[in-house]
Amino acid sequence: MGRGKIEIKRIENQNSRQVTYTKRRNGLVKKAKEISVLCDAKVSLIIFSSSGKLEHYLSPQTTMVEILDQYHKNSGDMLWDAKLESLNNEIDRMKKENDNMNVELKHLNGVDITSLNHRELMALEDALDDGLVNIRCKKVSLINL
Amino acid sequence: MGRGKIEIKRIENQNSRQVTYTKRRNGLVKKAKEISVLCDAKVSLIIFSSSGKLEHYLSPQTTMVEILDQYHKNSGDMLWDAKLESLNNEIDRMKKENDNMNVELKHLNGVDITSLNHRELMALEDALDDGLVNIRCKKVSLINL
DNA sequence: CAAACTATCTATAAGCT
DNA sequence: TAGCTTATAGATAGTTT
Repeated sequence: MGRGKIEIKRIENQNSRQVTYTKRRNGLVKKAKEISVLCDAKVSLIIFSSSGKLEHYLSPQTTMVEILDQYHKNSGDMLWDAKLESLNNEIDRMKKENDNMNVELKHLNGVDITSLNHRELMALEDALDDGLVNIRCKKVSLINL
Repeated sequence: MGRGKIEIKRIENQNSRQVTYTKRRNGLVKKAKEISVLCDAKVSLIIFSSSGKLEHYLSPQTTMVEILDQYHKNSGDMLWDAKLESLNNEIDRMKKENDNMNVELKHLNGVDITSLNHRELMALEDALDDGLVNIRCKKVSLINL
């Protein structure tokens, strides 16, 4: 709609894409408002530009939670389950990371080192030595201030 | 757009409202597709007619969960129920714990200790010394086996 | 009644400032 | 670069079949 017809495919020119985005985003939100008023429809419209900026419209007569509830019921999509699963995965991942660091910390403090072999003990000793050297350097430089 | 201009207010005639709904809903979805393709935007559009029928469109390059995640981050709205909230809290808590351990590990290795004061350095030195003593005991006992 | 039609209104592509 | 302009494409209100 305009001075020329355009093909519906990604606009390569970054600037035109941005300009077109702004215009069409405004148009889309306007239309969403109109159908919501004219036809007494509940509309949720969420748009992220390619640069990640958010724009959204929600019919006044509803809430996001209600829309999602209805959407969930109607579509059969497992939105919440998927979300739960991804959160649980993240927690598991962090727990592992956490545990590993905990073990490392204990070892550095000389705790729970029964299971370590000679080679591992040597590595630990070196690490502690290095740490001590660094700390003592720092202490000396502080004292000399 | 049509044979006459119309005011943007609820269409009282049930039948015209339904007809207009169908036409405009199709138009809206088409526009959503177009901006998604033309401008590389992520769009989620959910529409419920006044009779409760669902229509929705989602950009191919994304998922509902991703859209909601981003929406949640950007809007600050509380979309999620208590369970999700508590999971998010747990993740935050673990992140902090993680960060703290990370800092501690670095300090024990003598890294990033610039900000520490004398007292803290002393404590660190003692910890390292203790660690070393433990390690060396262990080493000796291993050798004597 | 829904699907097609078409006159008219609206959105917007390209240009301009 | 962000607004304004304008010619034209597109959407659609009312009509017809």
